[in-house]
Amino acid sequence: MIILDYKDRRPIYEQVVEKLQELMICGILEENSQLPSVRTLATELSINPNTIQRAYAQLERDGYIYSVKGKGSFVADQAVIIEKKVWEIDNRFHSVVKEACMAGISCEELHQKVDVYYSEGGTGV
Amino acid sequence: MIILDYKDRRPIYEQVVEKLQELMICGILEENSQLPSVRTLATELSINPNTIQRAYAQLERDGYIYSVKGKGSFVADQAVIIEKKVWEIDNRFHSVVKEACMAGISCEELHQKVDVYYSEGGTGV
Amino acid sequence: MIILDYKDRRPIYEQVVEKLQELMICGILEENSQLPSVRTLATELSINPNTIQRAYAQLERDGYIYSVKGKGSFVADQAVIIEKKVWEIDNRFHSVVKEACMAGISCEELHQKVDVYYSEGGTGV
Amino acid sequence: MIILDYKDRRPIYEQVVEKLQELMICGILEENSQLPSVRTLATELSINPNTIQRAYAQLERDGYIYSVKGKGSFVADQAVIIEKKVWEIDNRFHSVVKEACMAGISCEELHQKVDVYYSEGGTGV
DNA sequence: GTGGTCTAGACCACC
DNA sequence: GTGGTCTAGACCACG
Repeated sequence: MIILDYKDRRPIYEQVVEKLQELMICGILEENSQLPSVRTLATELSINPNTIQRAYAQLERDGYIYSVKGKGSFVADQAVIIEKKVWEIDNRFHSVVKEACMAGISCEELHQKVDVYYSEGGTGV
Repeated sequence: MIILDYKDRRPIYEQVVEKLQELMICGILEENSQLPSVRTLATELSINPNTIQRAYAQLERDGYIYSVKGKGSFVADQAVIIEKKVWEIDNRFHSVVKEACMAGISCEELHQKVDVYYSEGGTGV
Repeated sequence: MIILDYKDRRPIYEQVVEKLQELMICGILEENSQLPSVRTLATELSINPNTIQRAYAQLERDGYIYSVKGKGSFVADQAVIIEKKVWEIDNRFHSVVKEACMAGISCEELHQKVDVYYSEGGTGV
Repeated sequence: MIILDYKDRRPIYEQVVEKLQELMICGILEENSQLPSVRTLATELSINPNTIQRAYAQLERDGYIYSVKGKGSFVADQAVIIEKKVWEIDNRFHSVVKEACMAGISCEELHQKVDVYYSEGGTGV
């Protein structure tokens, strides 16, 4: 389900974090369901378990998952997940709109872009 | 004019690049005007000249400035600068709208955000 | 495999870039194969790691290689490499033919030169 | 007659050298005719006389002009000039054809390019 | 004086 | 171990 891009400049653990977040937001990973173990996912992606460990740690730190010692890692409540993601998106949206304003892009143009890009939906990459 | 954030995880030279781009887009640094010399800006920010040199190199590579050995570095034509920035903003806008869509944020909500954030203009950080 | 010419006025890092490009085009460095590490190549050529780092950075910027922190640097897809090189050669070819025309060299002469120089192939310098 | 491009990365004196070479090859500057004095050309182009001095020195070193103390600088015999230019072009042609061969460009393709680019003649930049 | 390159040595993030 | 960033100090080419 997760495909790593070694040509991507970003660190592997960050790619893993992002992919898992997407799966949680889309609902493919349901709330309170168990995530694959660190070692399982590591061998599945043929990468170092340390890398997965780090990804899980960051996800837990950010509230996307919770770990139970001796049992495993589980997806947090979707409400929490969505809330976090929305907050992060809102920040980026704020930032990019502000910069667009400074760069002289008109407000109407942005509204048009919203419609165009939104209609593309989640299609493609 | 430029304030560095050492807590920021991004490299110093990248922060310098970004700040200078902003100053050029806002028109504070006018086209074909001379930038501070590598050494001057380095001492002003209390960092190593090499770091500034790297920032200037990247800005030149990306077409924001042009450097002449023995003379100094100069701001490129603003048309070019704006064009590059608009392209970059459009990319980010596309990406964030797509993710907003996936996260279940409605199109109307985005339109509202555009109006709100746009009206804030270039004020503050 | 790489020999530096210190009498050459061009910077060291540029010579390294050019040599590596040649090795990639000739197929001696195969696509997706790992390049020598920054430190290894630096000690091998008895130059500073920073200089190699700079060469690698430029190669990555131009799409010839991709680097992964903690793993190493790798040769990009050969299709991409060839495409870039062909474009660069075409530019130089255009320029030199134009100048030859201005200098009074006849078109027939150029055709003869093409045959002669082409038949020499990739032999020696 | 000479227009300098400060956005060009090459040093000014090199641009001056190249422009003067062109004027001599095209015959606009006739053989044995006198070149403008260092100071005259410097003020005309509003640059430092040192820069012109350097350009003239290189042209003399390469045999394009000869200087007579107390009289000025003069254009060399056009036969000599053409010969030098042809030699330089031949070198570049050799180099680019060799690289084209290594990059897998076919001999026929090069012949086609010769015809196309040659027919463009000295038009445009 | 300017930008550009190189060296030497250090530290960080990542795997 | 890897690539990437930063510092300190030197030298060169250019104007």
